[in-house]
Amino acid sequence: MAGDGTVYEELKAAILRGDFSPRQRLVEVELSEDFGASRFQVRRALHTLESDGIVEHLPNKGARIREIGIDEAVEITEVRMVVEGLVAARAAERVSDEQAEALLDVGRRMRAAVEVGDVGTYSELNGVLHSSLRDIAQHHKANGIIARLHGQMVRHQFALSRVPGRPSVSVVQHENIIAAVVARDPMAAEAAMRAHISSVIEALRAIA
Amino acid sequence: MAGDGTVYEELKAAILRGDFSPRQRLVEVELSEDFGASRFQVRRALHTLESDGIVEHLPNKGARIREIGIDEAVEITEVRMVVEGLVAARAAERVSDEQAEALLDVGRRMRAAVEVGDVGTYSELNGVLHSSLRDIAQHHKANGIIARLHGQMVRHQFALSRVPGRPSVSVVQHENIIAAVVARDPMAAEAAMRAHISSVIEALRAIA
DNA sequence: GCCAACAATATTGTTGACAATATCAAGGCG
DNA sequence: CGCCTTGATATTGTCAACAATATTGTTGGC
Repeated sequence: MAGDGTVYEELKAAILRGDFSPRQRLVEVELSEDFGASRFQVRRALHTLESDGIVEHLPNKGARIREIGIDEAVEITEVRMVVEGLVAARAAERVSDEQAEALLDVGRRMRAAVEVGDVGTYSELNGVLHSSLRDIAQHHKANGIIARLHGQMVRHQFALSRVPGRPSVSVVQHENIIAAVVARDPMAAEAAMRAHISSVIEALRAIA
Repeated sequence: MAGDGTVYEELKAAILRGDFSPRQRLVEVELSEDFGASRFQVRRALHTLESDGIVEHLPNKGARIREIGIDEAVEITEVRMVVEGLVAARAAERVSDEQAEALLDVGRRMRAAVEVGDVGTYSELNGVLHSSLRDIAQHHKANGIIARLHGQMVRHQFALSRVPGRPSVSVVQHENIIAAVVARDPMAAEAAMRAHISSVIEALRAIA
């Protein structure tokens, strides 16, 4: 029914929402029925998801959800570390006064959430902070790569958010990032971002 | 006729070779005749090339070679800078004695090529050096991203190699990278790589 | 009861035809 | 003369049917 390219969006959203489990087969006709789309459109969506690194395609055996192990998750996060470092540095160069104030506000709300123990809000603010930095940096290429990598990390991202005690550690790192960006200090901003994501990598390894 | 996925390889090679000019339309039937493939296969290849960032696809208007301006080329190279920095650091951690010797040999041949003024050989050795580092680092995710970015840069890469006087500058930078990797110093290797690619960015800006 | 050969089914891969859309050319009107 | 309308052509978008391949189930032999 839907002639748009929405099949891709919907299917991707469903996968990111966790509707499918790793290595689960994605049968074309099933999906086309579920989404009310033609097999043709499902096929194209699967192909795009494959180059997003979310789905893998085995010849003559169809598509399945790619399983991303700890090793690969670490690699992804390592790349994310340096690219988000670039974004942070660039944000420090370009941030406006209003944007700086907004960042400080996010920082304050993060600390408040941690003190109350509101993990959900903290996790949400975490996403807001990182995406705000991307908005400020306006580095199209970096943003695209980060988005792609993020899509591959959803499952581990979820696991990470459940590690107890992490918020109280990372809130300080986030404050350091914000302080450096607000101070218009690119080098410090990059260093702070890398320190932060570096600790995420350690937490990832600790899960395994 | 070719039932393989070789259409993608061939078409990509043709584009990278420079057989098409930026913004040139890629008509499906033309390509299918040229490559002796079906329109179906061409279509899939175009879709993949689109997610490679080499081709852009306008709805109902088909595919064309993406034109990458200086601004975007700079962005690409900025990302490449940090990701190759990561690769260099990792290479310094993992390099074996034989690999170290091979790197030193590449360095010597680079200097020799520069002194003789053999630009072609120098450019080739440049590629060998960077790809050797990727082989040593074994960072699958970083390597993939670098390859993707490289594909988008071919045209500018060519322009860069023609800038007179660049080899004599960059050969020193390359020697610094090699020295740091051979010394097993990750931080120095990353710094050297970033310094090198940073100067590439300056050269890029200078072209415009 | 277990294994191999083979048939039945399910699923992906491909094709050619057709529909939808855009591009271009020519003619008519102001 | 310029410009809009209209028709002709080129090109992409979609589909449904078919071919190729993999998976599953079944039968027969031992």
